[in-house]
Amino acid sequence: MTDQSNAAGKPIRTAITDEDGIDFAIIELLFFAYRDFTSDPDQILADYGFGRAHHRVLHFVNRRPGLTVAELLDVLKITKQSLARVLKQLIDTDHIVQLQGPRDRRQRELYPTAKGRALALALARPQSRRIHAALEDSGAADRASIERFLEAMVNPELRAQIDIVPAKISGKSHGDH
Amino acid sequence: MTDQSNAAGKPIRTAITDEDGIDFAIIELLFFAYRDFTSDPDQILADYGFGRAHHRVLHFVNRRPGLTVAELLDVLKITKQSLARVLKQLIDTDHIVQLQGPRDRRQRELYPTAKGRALALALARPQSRRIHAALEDSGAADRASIERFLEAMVNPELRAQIDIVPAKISGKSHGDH
DNA sequence: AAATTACGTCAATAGTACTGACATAATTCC
DNA sequence: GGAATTATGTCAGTACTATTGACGTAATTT
Repeated sequence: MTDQSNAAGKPIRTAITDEDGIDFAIIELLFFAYRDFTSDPDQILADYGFGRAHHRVLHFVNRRPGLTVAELLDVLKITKQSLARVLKQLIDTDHIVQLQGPRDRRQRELYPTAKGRALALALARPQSRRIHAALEDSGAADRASIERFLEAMVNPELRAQIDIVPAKISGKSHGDH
Repeated sequence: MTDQSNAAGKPIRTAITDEDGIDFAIIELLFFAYRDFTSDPDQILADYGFGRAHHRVLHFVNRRPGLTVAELLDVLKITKQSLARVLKQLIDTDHIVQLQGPRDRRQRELYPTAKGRALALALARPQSRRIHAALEDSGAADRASIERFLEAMVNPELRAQIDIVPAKISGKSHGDH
C-alpha cells in the first residue's frame, strides 16, 4: 500500500518552479505571512474562548460602528447562520451592543462597547507591531506601494468595501449605482 | 433584548482609527487581499470535493517533492490527524504517491503525480494572475520590496521554511545548529 | 532484545462554515 | 387597511478542518 506499482501514476521528482510563469514565490510568501499574521491574535482569542470569526466581527464593528447585520454579512462574505452564533457570543459577553435602527426599526445597528473596543485594540496591537517591523526590515518608505499592492489584490468590485473606512473618505466618490 | 438598558455597556459611536499608532489600514487590507486571493482556488477545489487543506498539501508536495509526512506537518503547522484524511484523499484520487524513504524505510516520501502536478498548476494559475495584475497596478518595479515585506512578516524562526524552496538556494546557508 | 522513531488509524470533540426552512416585526406598496 | 417585501433571528441538519489522546506496526537505533 505504501509503494505504488504503476497503476497509480508515476512520482514526479522535480520541484515545481516558476514554469508557465506561475509566481510560486509570492504565493507561498502570502501563505506564510498570513499564517503568522493571524497567529498573534489567535493566541489572545483563545483566552476568551473566541476564534478568528469573533475577531473579524469585532474588527469591523469597531471600524464601522453602527453597521447593520446585513452590511456585516456582506463584508465578511459569510451567511447569516454563521454569523449568528459568533455575534450572539460577542453580545452576551458585552463586547458588542445592538441598537434599533433610527429610520428602520427592523435593522440592528452594531456598536462596540468600551470592552469590545479594548479587545479589538488588544488584538490589533501585535499585528500592527508585526507590520511596522516588516515595513522597517523591508526598507522603509515602501509603505504606500505595499498598500497599493494589497489593494490591487482585492477584487475590483469589492474594493468599495475598503473605501468605506473612516480614514479614507477623501474625494473618491466612485460610482453610485 | 435588542436595545440595551445600560447594564451592558454603552455603545461607542466613533470609528476606531489609527489611534495608538495601530495600523488598521494594512491590517484590513491584508484581510481583504487574502480573502480574495484564496477565493480563486477555492472555486476550483469545490469541483473536486476538496478544500483549502488539500490545496496546501498539494502545493507543498509539488514545491518540495520527496518531503516526508513529518516535514509536511511542520510546514503546515497542523496535526497528524488533520493531515491524515486530506492526504489519504489525495493519494486515493491519484494526485500524490508515497514512496518508501531510501535511507529510512519507515519514512514516506511524498511525490506529486502528473495529475497532482496539473491540479497544483491549475490552482496556482489564477492566484499568479492576480499577483501579476496587482504588481502592475501598484506601479511596476516594486516586486522585490513586496517580497521583502512579506518575508519580514513571517516569524524569524520560521523563515528557514521559505528558504528551502528550489529557486532560492543561493549562497545563503544560514545556520546548521 | 529493548527503546525509539515514523507513520497510520481509531474515537471523540470543537469551531466554522454551509443550505434550507420558518417565524417575527417593521416597512412599503397598492 | 391588507399584502408583499425586508431585516433579522432561529432551528435542523450537514460538512470540513482542526483538535487531543490512545494504540498498533514496522523499521531503526542503542
